[in-house]
Amino acid sequence: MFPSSPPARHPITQTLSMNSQYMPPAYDLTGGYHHAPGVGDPSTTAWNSIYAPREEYPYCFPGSSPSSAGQVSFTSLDLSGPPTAAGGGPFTPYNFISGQETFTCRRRAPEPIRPSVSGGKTRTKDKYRVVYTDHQRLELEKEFQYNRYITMRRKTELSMVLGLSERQVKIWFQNRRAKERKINRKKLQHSQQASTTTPTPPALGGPTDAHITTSPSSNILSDAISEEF
DNA sequence: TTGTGTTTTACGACCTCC
DNA sequence: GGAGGTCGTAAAACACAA
Repeated sequence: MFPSSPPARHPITQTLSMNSQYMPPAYDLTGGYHHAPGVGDPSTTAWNSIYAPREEYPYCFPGSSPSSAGQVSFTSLDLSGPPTAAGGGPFTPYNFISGQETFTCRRRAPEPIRPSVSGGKTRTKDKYRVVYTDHQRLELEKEFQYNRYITMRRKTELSMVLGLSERQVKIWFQNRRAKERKINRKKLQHSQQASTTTPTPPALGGPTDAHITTSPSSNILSDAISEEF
């Protein structure tokens, strides 16, 4: 089922040891709407201190622009670290302590409505789709950086923590992998174009799709997004 | 404003694996 | 057969230039 064995990770009980002093990661939000992922280090204390009750996550963070509420964006700058090894390898950790000033919000405050996915219809007239909160996306993104393929247990845990259905979590991961593949394809195209226009092939990188489908531990995402943006 | 392009949710079709 | 994978796509949400 999974391209590789998912790594052991901290139980949710540990990651949920809430810290009301949560400081958002040092995302560079200059990238506009783009939602490139940040990278968390599950092995650090920061990783264990970032979870907080949802009520404690403001939708505008320090540095917010008052004219643009809610939307959080991430850029490749956060992904330029060493290979993530998706399962415990070195990450470029969030700078939860000092990076808060760069964290802005650009999306409006989320609506309290949740799709009744379990009830069947999600594409209703009233609510074709919902926009996940920054907190939800952040947590999903962190999990994705930890492992490209979520385990059933983690899916259940995340769904409870984030107030999403398991189906929503599953589909988010599917969409997120699709996004990553799309980015990798773009990167591959760029590298191929570069190789045809220049006599020497690029020293770094290389075919990426094969990696991403066989090894979630690669750092392709970082490379791809770094190039993408 | 508005038009346009991009990103984000959500789904269906189809496939593989157990 | 069910669960979950990819792939393609619809439509909302959003950014941004004109």
